[in-house]
Amino acid sequence: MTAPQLASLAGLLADDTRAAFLLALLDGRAWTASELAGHARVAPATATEHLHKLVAGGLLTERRQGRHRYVQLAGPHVAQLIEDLTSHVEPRPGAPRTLRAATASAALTRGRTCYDHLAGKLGVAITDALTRDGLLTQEAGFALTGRGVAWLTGTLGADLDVPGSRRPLVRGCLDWTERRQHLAGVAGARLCRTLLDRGWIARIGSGRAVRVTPDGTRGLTQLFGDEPAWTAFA
Amino acid sequence: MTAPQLASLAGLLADDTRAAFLLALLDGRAWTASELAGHARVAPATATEHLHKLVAGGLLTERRQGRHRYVQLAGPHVAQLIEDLTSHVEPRPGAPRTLRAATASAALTRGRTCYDHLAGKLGVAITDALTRDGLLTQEAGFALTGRGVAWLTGTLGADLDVPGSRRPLVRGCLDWTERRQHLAGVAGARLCRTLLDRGWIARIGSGRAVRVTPDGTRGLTQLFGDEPAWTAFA
DNA sequence: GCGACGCTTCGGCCCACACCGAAGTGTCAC
DNA sequence: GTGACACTTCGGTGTGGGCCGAAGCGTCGC
Repeated sequence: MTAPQLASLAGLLADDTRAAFLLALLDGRAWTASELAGHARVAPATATEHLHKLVAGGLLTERRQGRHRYVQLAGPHVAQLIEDLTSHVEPRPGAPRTLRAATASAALTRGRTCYDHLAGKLGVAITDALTRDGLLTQEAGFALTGRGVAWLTGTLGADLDVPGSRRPLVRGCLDWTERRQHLAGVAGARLCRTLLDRGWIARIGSGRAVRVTPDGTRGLTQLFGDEPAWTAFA
Repeated sequence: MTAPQLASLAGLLADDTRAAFLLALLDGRAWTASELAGHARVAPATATEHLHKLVAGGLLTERRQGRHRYVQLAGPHVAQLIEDLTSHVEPRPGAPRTLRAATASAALTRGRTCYDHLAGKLGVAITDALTRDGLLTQEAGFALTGRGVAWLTGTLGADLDVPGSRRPLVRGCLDWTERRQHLAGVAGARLCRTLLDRGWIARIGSGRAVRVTPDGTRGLTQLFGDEPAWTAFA
């Protein structure tokens, strides 16, 4: 590990436009170059340059498809890298200025995806419920209990077996709105995927925010009992 | 979390000189401004500028003492931030060029401190021994077992109780030479401190490298049995 | 074929910032 | 006091890189 290596990696993140790209891509989906350019309000030529750097730096992967260039985060490790950094940012400074921004901000606070798992009040509440019910322990690090493994594979029908993966089964992820740990890692991803597949949660618009559906309110209440995170806005 | 916030945090690390400062400070000690300037081969004036930025950015704390300015990492969270980033760097490119560099590099590979805990072959070997003996489990995340907690507080006499600390008790830290997880967090720091206090390990010169002392070889062998990491160079 | 569209390349502008030398401030030793 | 030393401030230089507009290239739809 040398200083120039560290500096050049950090340099990839040390630009407002590239940072905006990466935060947008945290939703785990593939974006086109022009979507990102529009999102960050820069010219297409500028977006091209940044995408080249991010791909060359190994943070993004690209897929050419017709006249589109789709990019997405190169993997969970990149998402974790960005999360790591964001969790070191000071508590947020000011309140949203417009009603539209306030609504969007509130939706993100209630529930959202964090690359491939759940975050926000929803993510934290589910993590708390899992812990309370003895499926997850946080006593000494984050770990699934035996019952927790059985519950995820049985009751929820999630497949936790990812042969050859170096990704940890569970991992805590610090939430930047709640300032609390919530479930990430393979188990967090599978849980999120299962809830989406079952229609218990749904994406709001095209961003990272998610809402709990009526089905989800019923299902989560049956599993974990009443919790404001999934009953308040039913 | 906004893009400019992320970018400005990353910007603090995105400079060769500042990165060299931070990597040097990873040994957990306080350095003077001129020591860092010499280490990174820049003029004192340049070092002053960089230190201002790092302190203002909350990554370093400073202590004025006489005509010296001592700086050190602002806490374990900063060390973790740097570790997180370094673990995303590609496997190293080239071999050391000089005998002196090769010797220093080999010493670092054998054993070193990583801010406040042990890394290198030594750190990984101790983590493996703890796991093998059922004191630490890595089955679903890193966690101490009940026996592990008792062992650390009893046999080793380490104090694990840090009231009010938000720092996790145990945490895995990815090693950049071994590419393996090893024990970090409060428990890792206490273990390292205990071994240093007992004289089982000693720092080599003024850097991060540590060696196992003859006492350490005896003690570690008695605790964990024969392992090359503490018997090979006895 | 044609135009519309997504992306890329090129050239040039401009600003941020890393760097240093020189001069200034404060501290220590004598 | 005096000089040595650690650090800071200031002014100036140079360059890396972010940005854009214009032009070029490939793909799509008709």
